[in-house]
Amino acid sequence: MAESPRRPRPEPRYGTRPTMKDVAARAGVGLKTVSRVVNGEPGVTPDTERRVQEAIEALGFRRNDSARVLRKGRTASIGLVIEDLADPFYGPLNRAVEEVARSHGALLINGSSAEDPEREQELVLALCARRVDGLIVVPAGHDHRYLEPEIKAGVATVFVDRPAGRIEADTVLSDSFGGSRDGTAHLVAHGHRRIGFIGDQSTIHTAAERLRGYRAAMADAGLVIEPGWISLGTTDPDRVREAVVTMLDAPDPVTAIFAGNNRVTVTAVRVLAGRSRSVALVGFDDIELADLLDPGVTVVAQDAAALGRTAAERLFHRLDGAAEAPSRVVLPTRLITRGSGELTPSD
Amino acid sequence: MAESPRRPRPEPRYGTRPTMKDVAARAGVGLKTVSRVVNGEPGVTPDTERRVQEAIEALGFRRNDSARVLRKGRTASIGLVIEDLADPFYGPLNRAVEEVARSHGALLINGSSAEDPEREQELVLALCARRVDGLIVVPAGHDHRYLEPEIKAGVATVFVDRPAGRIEADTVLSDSFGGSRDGTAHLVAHGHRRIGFIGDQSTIHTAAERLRGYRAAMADAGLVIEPGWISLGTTDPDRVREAVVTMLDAPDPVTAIFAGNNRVTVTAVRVLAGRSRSVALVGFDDIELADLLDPGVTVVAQDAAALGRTAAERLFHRLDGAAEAPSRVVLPTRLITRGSGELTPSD
DNA sequence: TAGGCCCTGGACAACGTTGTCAGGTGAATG
DNA sequence: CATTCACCTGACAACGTTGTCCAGGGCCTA
Repeated sequence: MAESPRRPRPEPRYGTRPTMKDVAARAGVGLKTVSRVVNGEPGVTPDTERRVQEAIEALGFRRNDSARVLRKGRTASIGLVIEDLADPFYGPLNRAVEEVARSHGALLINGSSAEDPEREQELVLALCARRVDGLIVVPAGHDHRYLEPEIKAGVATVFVDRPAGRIEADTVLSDSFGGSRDGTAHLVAHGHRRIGFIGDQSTIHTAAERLRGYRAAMADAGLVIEPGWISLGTTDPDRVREAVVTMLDAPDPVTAIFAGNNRVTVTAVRVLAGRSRSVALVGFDDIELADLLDPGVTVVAQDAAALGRTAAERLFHRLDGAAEAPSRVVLPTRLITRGSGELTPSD
Repeated sequence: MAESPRRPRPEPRYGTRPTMKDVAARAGVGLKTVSRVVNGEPGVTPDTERRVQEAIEALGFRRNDSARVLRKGRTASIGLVIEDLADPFYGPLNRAVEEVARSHGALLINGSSAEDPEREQELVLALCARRVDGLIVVPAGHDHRYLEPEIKAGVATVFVDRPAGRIEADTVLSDSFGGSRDGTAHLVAHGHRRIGFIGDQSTIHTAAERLRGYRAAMADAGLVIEPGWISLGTTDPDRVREAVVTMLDAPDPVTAIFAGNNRVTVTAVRVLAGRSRSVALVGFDDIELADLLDPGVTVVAQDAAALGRTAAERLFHRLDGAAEAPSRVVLPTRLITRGSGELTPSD
């Protein structure tokens, strides 16, 4: 074990980990033999293996995967960038991605973009610098050309929940347009003619699609959307509350509201609960306990776990070498009727 | 730029990334100069810097952090192991940890233990092999001696939500005992004498603590707990449903139920909603929309985000070199009264 | 004009691992 | 007894980066 003369390595210091070299020295074998034992490669006598195992045990050795990654090129990790880790909608998606990753022996690195395109890019590029094998992104921005060199370099990328901007890539979406159209049509079917739409910021693809679905359903029913019936903006409770109140206090108020996502629905339910006049409501995204409210909240449910699972499977399919053209999968939504959408107009 | 004669590097192949060497060659400068530019180190003429930047741009170079990590020793990443990424309780915790990590320039790698000690260990050790700088763990197991070599080697570790087993380590908890005692006392204060407790598996520390709190409150009130009033087990809805039904259909049924966590509360609410006789309920953990149910669900709320934030701050404090003895922080809980705990016994 | 200093740039080793390849030992065979 | 062969084992280079150290050139001063 000749050491560099300039920097002799004395006792293993606190905070310094033993390496294969240390294990090899202690076991009295070569470096490569340790590597073989650690990786379960064949060609090691049981006796040698035992000696190595003992040395590993005694030193508390654990392979340094950073070095391994450097050597092998693959990191066995994937990155997931979503909007907000704390949003209950993304929990199941996150978990589903993790399960698929786990079944492929990969770890999951994740972060929140907080709906900020710059933060999204920063995060994505940091993940690329870590050389994640693949990326699953819920995009916040609308221009993903910054990813082109990465994708060309071999970073598999799948967009989920919303499509990529100005770039071709695998995408997995829910049918926002169809779901929203069906949800709105449901209100129409129950006699509503004056229906409001409260959604997320119009720059967000799903928000725009849901608005489009609402418009389509209204048009199908031959209804003209009056000014003041559409409100888009952040899902901040104050903003949404004001939007609801404004619609209901108008001289000629709406009799039903379509809520563009789970955050909006929650606030809308809260505002409506404080009002005497009953207003019909259908929300996009299912929410917990929706069935126990009075009336139960009718929703257009999407399957967040299926979104995550499908995206992750697509990703690993790519990592296994699939070289087909980018695909776009659209998962269906499901209307769950619970009462709030079945109220008939009272005026 | 003498290349190894055996492996000449032709055109950069698809799937192969340019390195600093490539950038240096293209810019006509030395390797270290590229490194200096990439890391914003001083000592580079503006003109040289410009040439290097152009080469970086042209080649689509991105620093390989794996190599950097290997050289520097620190990975600027931390690991978070929780029970279930999809559980709404852990969403805010996860997000809070992420925010703190982000403010320290670190990435977050995370995974679910699924309440399986073996899976927890597997995950934790995989993170150690990645050489995460630190770990935040919601433990599933009760023996963490396997972490000793890692901690000795310098992996900062903080346990959150539940304490570590057979090992000294920083810990951040909610006051499960106190919260549960207060919640139960609240039911007693409203006239209840026959109070059931439905909780998670008794091997889980928080579950045991909450049970202890319930027992303490009952004892304080001079009440004897009768057989059948305590039910512990998984939070599987079927299991919980049966537990509730059994308690309520007993010859001498309970008049109030204390639910040990959010999963239990949700199921309990659902069962109670289908019954005519009113039963009081207090749940541990706040749940969304609890205020809108009829009656509103009284809960003992813990601050999941504060748990995560406190743990992460503790972790980075350690990483900054703090060498104090392991600390234990217990965060208070808060009783939020909404009606369901204020029902008085009907019999 | 000579001496010395500062500033820029580059050669080189090292981080810990794995792939390649060659050497060495023992048993089986002619 | 010599030879072949299979099987272990280890030396060495390479992965891409950063820290150390030295060389050379320009500029200021005496």
